[in-house]
Amino acid sequence: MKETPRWLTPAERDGWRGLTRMWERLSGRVARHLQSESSLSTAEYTVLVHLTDAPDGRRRTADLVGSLEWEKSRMSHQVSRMMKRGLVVREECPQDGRGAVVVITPAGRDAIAAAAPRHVEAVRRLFVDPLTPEQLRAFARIANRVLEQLDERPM
Amino acid sequence: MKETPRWLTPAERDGWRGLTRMWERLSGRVARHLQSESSLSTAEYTVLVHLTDAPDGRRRTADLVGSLEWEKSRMSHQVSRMMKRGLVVREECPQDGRGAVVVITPAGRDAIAAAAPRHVEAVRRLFVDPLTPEQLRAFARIANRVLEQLDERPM
DNA sequence: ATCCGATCGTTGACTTGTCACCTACATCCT
DNA sequence: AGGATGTAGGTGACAAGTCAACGATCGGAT
Repeated sequence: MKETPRWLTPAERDGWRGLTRMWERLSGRVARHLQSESSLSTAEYTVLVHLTDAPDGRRRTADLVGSLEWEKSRMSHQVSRMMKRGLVVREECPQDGRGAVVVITPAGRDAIAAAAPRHVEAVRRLFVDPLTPEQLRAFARIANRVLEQLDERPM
Repeated sequence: MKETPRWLTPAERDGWRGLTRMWERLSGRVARHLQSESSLSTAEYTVLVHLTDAPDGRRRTADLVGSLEWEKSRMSHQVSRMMKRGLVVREECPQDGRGAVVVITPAGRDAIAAAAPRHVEAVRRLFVDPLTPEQLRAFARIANRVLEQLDERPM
């Protein structure tokens, strides 16, 4: 005998559906834009950004996994694909025999340099600029609150 | 000779990264929860919900495509997979010789009935409840604004 | 009636992400 | 040292989505 569930109110439902719809459409658009303008997938772009964040363009795989919050197998597959496309190379890690280091190639640098301005432009056009500064701040607070909750809840 | 791009300010960057992080982690959690508690994927759940919205549990494929804003090929693949699992069946459409109608099966009804309360519970725990009602309203407005913009912008 | 463009839906090839599992190395403890 | 335990990373099978192309049908204009 179960209690009757607390269904979502219309306002709550609007919030949740707003999130899913917004994300599905927005991320699709941004991804397509990036792909057609710069021949990079969102995942490739993200990895390259994190590599260029390091001064020498090299990072431990586990480090990338940590900051992107990806599954490690996802990262491994992704890096393999990016190696095939010549955007990065894998090197052994001197300090840790298990480890691997991902290094951006010159081609990778060219790709990200060409892609970044257009990508930022798209993010701006479709997400940042339509919102007021207060909305943007409110949004960031909301996201942080939800992320906090995800961390707290074991599940 | 290109102009120097308008990079994102830290606040803007927080907003955008907040969105991507929140979505990646939240949707992953909710999906895993749904899968482990109810053996349904998010996509299956969504389709079943839209089918049960219709009183007789049947809907034109194009109709589903329209309300979910999916690619039609995605819907076609999805329905095929769901047929294999016995959640839905496909029928011919009497009015339109090209058309197909997707119909929920009793097993599909059982699955969604069992899944819905727990799924709603998870959405509530991880997204709705942590936010204040004002935040939720603000969020819905933000999402609508972004969706509007997506419609207006040709690209 | 027929022709033509638009719509409906499916398919196959390809890309991406997940899961379960495996190996190799590191670390800690006695 | 030796053995348990944990961590880094890769692999293969699979689920899911995208894209381009296709066949079939509909509907309006001629």
